[in-house]
Amino acid sequence: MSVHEKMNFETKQAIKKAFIQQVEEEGFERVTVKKLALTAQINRGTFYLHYSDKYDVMEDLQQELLMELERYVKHVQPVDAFQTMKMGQLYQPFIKVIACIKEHAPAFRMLLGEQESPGFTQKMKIIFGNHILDRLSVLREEVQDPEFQQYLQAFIASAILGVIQEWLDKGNENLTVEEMVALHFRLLRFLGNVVADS
Amino acid sequence: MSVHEKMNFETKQAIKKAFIQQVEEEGFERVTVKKLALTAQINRGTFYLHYSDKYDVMEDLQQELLMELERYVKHVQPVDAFQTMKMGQLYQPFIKVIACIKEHAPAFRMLLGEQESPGFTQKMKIIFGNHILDRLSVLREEVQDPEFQQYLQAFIASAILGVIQEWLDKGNENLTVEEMVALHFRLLRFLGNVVADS
DNA sequence: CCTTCACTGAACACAATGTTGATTTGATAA
DNA sequence: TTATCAAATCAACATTGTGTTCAGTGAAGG
Repeated sequence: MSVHEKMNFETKQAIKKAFIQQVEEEGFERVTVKKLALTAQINRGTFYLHYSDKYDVMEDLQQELLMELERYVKHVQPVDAFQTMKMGQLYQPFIKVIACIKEHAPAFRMLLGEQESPGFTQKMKIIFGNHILDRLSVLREEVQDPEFQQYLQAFIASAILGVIQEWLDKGNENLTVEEMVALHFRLLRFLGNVVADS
Repeated sequence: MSVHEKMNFETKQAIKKAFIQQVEEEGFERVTVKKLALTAQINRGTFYLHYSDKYDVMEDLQQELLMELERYVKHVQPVDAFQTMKMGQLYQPFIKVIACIKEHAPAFRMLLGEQESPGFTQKMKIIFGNHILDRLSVLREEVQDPEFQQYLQAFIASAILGVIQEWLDKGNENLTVEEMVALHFRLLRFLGNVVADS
């Protein structure tokens, strides 16, 4: 029984791998089930035993990544992060978030990069926004305004994601995971200084 | 020299309108030339007298919007903006940028929203990044580092765009153009304070 | 009145889709 | 060993969208 499940699993993995490859090469739009079956070296009919269509593959991949990412984002506490960074140290929970993205760099690059998948960026923003900013709201009364909080979440989450996208687009070998974490705080500090001075 | 040099302007407009509508409803992927011709109330063959395929329509729309947007973004000078806002006034050039987006809200919502067009977000970030941050680099030596500047551009441009996306997603009737401009500076100030205090 | 030209309508070959039914493969368990 | 059964194969099918072609229509204006 377990072997049957494993064969099943490997075929699905082959389809996903072929999918990532094809989206990177030609964009989601130009992916066809026919080509997927060809590169995954399976029969076209077999594809339909695993997925209903290419959207189904996309959703499967997104779920997989978002669930794992959320596991790490959960442990980020902005207040602790600021304090840790002020002492010149790297904040471990955030390191794990960036490391998770680096580990799955090809998939994240596909979903966030030039051939981005509609909606995935939004989903990532929501994860970042919900977890990181729920805790920041304790800090200041201004965030109690739900509308302001909503825009603040969009603001911060987009900024962080923008830096990650830039990192992935550049091939993500330019900066190590630790340098990326340091960069985020350097950017925040820089912005804080500019605002304070002007 | 094509037989059909002068073509009806209104037909192209009808195609674009149908295109925006269909992307909003079903996403770019599910747009078909057949359905476009149907909703634009033209013959399917007529479509091909104007555009080569649906990608062609998309590019036309993007060009149109990006060119107009850039006209306004050009005049934004961050140093002036900060000073104007410190005096409790609204910075006019930025108002014009937001007003431009509001004017073409359906199109921008289509290209930036849930069914976002791959690549359009990046193009907007580049416009924001190039124009707004070229001038900020005079302010501080830290920005002289080209790598830091690149990430700073991604950081700020993504943040601004994130707020605009949120605004559009909510139906963009919640806040007026002026309130949006004020919100951006409120967000910046808030972030500056949090960073300074921690 | 007749030309021009954007658009129509119908037909074409082609490609991908999603489904079906009959068949092969290979690991497991009696 | 052999029967079993899930997984994958193969071929065929109707359907839908594509991009192109070409003869024809009707309104504007020279």
